[in-house]
Parts: sequence; C-alpha cells; structure tokens
Amino acid sequence: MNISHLSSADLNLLPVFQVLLEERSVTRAAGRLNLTQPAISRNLTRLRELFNDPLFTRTPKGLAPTPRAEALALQLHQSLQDLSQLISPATFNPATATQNFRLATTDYGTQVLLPPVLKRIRAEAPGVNLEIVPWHENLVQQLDHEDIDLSICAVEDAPAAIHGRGVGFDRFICVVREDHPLIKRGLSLESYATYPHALITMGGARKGAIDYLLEERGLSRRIALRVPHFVAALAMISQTDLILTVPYGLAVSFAEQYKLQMLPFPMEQKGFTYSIIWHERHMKDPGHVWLRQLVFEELTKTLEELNVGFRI
DNA sequence: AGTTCGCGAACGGGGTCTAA
DNA sequence: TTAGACCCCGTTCGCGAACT
Repeated sequence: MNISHLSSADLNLLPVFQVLLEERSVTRAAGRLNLTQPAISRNLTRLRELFNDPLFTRTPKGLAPTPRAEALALQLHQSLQDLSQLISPATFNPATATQNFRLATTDYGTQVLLPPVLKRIRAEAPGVNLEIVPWHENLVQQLDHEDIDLSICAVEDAPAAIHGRGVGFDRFICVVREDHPLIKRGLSLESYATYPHALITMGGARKGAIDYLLEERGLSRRIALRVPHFVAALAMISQTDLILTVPYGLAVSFAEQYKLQMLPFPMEQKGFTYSIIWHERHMKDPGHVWLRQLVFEELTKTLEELNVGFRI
C-alpha cells in the first residue's frame, strides 16, 4: 500500500484498529473510544476494505484476529508511536542536540561578551556548533539573507519583523594613549573637537552618533582614522595622539593591555542599550529559545560586571 | 499572477433503529 | 453482540468572481 493513497480518514481508523486488537470486542472498543458500537462497526468495515482482509472473525468468545491482523499488530503499535512523536510539539535537549547556530557580533562582542556564552554552551550542549560572523549595520538584510540566528548589537529601532531583548546598558568614554597631553590638561568639549579622532565604523558610514551630538552644539571633529574593528582601533591609537570614543565596557577590558588612559566623555549622554536581536522566523524554535535564554543570562551578567566599576 | 471570499456539492463521522 | 440502513450535521473541496 502506498501511503499517498491514505486519506486522513484512513489514518483515523488506525487507533480504532489498535483498540479492537486489544479489546477483541466492538462494544468494548466503542466504550473505550467514547463512540457508539455502530460507529466502531462501520470503522471496522472500512478497515477490512483498507487491508483487504476480514481482520476479525466472530467466535463464541468474541472477535478473533485473523493471521493478517496478528501480523499487523506489532507494526501498527510502532507506527502509531512514530506518528504520535511526529506530531508532538518540537523539543530541544541541549545535552543531545547537534544544532548549528550563527551569531553576528562585533570583535568586541566576540572577545569580551561571548567567551562566557561559549563556556556554557560547551558545558551544557557539547554537540552544538557555533559560528561567529561579523556584524554589519544592515541588520534586517543580514538576519534575512545570511540566516543569522542571533545578533548582539546596540540598535535604537528594530524593524517589525525583528525581535529583540535588552541585555545591558553602557555609555561612551574616551580613551587616549597613557602619556597623551590631554591627560594633564583635561578633556574639554573644545579640546575634544580640536584633537583628531579615530572612528570605529562597520558599514562604511562617514559619521558616527557622536558627530551628530557635536553638530547639535555647532561643532565638528576631524576623523583621522576609520577602523572596522573595536580592539584593533584601541591597539592603533595607543601609538598616536588620536582620541577614540568607545563603550566603557570595551575600554575597561583593554585599557591596561594597550596602555590606554580613560577620560570622561565631554558631553551629556543617555548611554545606549545592548540587545540580542533575532528574526521572527526563529521565535518559536525550541533550540533558539534555549540559545536566546542562555545568551541573555550570560550577557546581562558580563555587562553588569563590566559596569560595576564604572568611574570617570 | 496570486490571493481571498462566498457558495453549493460531496464527504466523513456521528447517531438511532433494527434484523440476524 | 454485531452489522446494515438510514438520517443528521459539520467540515472539506472545488469552482468562479472579485480583489490586490
């Protein structure tokens, strides 16, 4: 029999067949299935047509299965279990999962925020594979076309098809090399605008959020260096007199390594929120739900620890 | 060209009644 | 106790029209 010839009605007959095999009585089977005896009788007729076999014969002790029905019994039990498993809600078991996840983030995210995430994934889900891809500014296109599971970034307005959850707060801070002249003189708004800057730019943008803040005050700054990586920018300015404005969490993580001095950002600022962002299509996927929760827990912890010592 | 909506026909699955 | 005849009701299917 080809399964494509089976209708949904035929599939409904299989549990009835199973109960008939167990009860050996149409009346008792009807009772168990909360149906009437004639209804089960008609189901049995259809089963007989379906399998082209009488399946049961009447005896003084009730219905006796035919050899064909006996042969079908074991197979039927297994098939019903498989079908039940097929239509049960999808689950995710980290211990046995072998799923691949793609995360988009910056080099800052990779070096500072992700290590605790990876540690937990290795411990809880050793079969899960993780791929980190560079984050870029066209978030929707990236989540859509590159099949990214999760993006870690700071975005103001996520589009409708994108879901996000805040994981922590940060604010801008300035960093300069450790013997920079501004350390003794102090960093004013005027000197901030006068000195040349380095700018971290992911998508080739000519200006950053800070340039718009300066414009509101009738000021501008000269961008002497554009770099697409956070940590590389820190390394590069450590040999120059450039000012670099970065998230506090990044500065505090690398200031010592690159011999950098932190200076207060010379303008009022609201700060910004880091979020984990994902596409709507992943919303209900149990594996994705597990990953989101794990990343959320680890990131909130890491960002809180980074900000505990906030000073300047 | 694809999608949505409304409508009638066909079908599925339940019931009761009753004969074997 | 089983199974056939008949009936009822809700769902599904197929089709054409309207709309995007």
